[in-house]
Amino acid sequence: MDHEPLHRRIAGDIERRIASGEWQPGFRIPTEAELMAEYGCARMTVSRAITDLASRALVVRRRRAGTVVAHPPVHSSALVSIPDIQSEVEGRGLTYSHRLMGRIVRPALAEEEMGGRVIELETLHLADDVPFVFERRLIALDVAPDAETADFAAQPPGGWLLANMPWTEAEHRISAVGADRETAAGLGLADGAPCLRLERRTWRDGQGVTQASQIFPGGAYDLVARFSPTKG
Amino acid sequence: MDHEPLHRRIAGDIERRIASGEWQPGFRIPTEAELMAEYGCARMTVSRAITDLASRALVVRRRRAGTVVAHPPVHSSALVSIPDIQSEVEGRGLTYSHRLMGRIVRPALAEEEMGGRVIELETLHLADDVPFVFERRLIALDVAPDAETADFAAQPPGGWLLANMPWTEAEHRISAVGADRETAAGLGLADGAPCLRLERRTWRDGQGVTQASQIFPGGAYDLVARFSPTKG
DNA sequence: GAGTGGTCTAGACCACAAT
DNA sequence: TTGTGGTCTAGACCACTCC
Repeated sequence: MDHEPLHRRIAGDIERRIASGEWQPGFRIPTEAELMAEYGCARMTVSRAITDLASRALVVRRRRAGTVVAHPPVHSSALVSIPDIQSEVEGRGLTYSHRLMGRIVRPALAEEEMGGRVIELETLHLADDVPFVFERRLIALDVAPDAETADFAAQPPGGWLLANMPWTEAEHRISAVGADRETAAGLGLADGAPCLRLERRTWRDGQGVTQASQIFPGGAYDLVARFSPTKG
Repeated sequence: MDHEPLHRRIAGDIERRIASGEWQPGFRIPTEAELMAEYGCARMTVSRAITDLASRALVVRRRRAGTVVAHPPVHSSALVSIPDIQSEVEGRGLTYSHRLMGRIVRPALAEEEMGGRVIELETLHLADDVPFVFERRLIALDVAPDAETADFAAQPPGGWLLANMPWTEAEHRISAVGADRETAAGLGLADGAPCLRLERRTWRDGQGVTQASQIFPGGAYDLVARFSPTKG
């Protein structure tokens, strides 16, 4: 039953000793030559295992000095799953629908950094006809001129952009806000009810494509991050 | 000036064609044999380049079917910086302090999955003496018996755990809540004010070590995620 | 100078999946 | 069946950096 590649076994062995605390941060792990001898394999195989660990920042390699166990990150980071609303709703076995609540075309403000003209859209996303997310979105018409004639009542802006304007960079901000009047009305909440706000900006080759602010009722949604150093 | 390794150059060339849109999602990129010929190098060099792209989920490799450009992350994920409070405060040039507001030792509830006994701590974190975060935390005494005698008035529980109980797995949940009475009092907010709640659970070798619920005033904090597929 | 990792070669055999 | 990636070998030379 030994189908595990040798380089994974080597990486796993080292990882386990780090996770168990046997090899503390700063500890110098065996050299590649020593590991070759220990496992009876070629140097590339050892090197591949250590390259994998280094790419996950578990170890730091330095010529001449050898490879040492990395110090744990002060600001630890974690992989957070940022949901695509439609997939999320359908993944829960519910029916997705949406309503376009507002649409205007206007000059972009300088601080928006979206070029000359933008289209501003307000969309309500529903799960089984229950309001779920209220979204305000800007799309830069300089970058995505087709957005001006796209039918966002038929296809939600997020889906349209995914199909027509793949991004190369994105930034997400997550914060808590009280629902403003319009949002509260759309989502059927009391004014000021706690909501999770997910702001997303994307760029394509350095040019701003879109900015979206998505508001979830606080009780309705969780963002989950799971991080395991042993699994990358 | 050409000190760039060949495998990076190959990976970079492919990456650029993906980022530019020249190679769309689903496009089958040249086989390893074709890339060997194109770059006049050994197969391992090509393979290393593609392995790197695959590890960043830019492409998907399948035997026989070849390597294709990955579909954009529908459930895109992003590296979110999960703050260590003390570092965060000090990083802003402010003075960090904390107050232990509550401490009890009690049997764990079954649904807490924390073994037999836990210590429950309430800590207020301050920046320049202004309340910043209210934290409720459980620590499993089966796993971390020393926590029962540790002086959490001197060292905040997060720092103590970092030094004494490195974790191997962690899960974060982010949600929005209205401040309850105790939290509102601690943070100097109105009852029900929108707050960002960061819940963190960690495990060590499969055993629950700690659970923390950290409440930030909604206006005081943002979690920022920046993601660039071209930079990993 | 010498020890360490960084890269690369020119093969080889195997595993898997599409046909 | 066969084309593709997955892994591995046994070397080689180079680059960096600590001594």
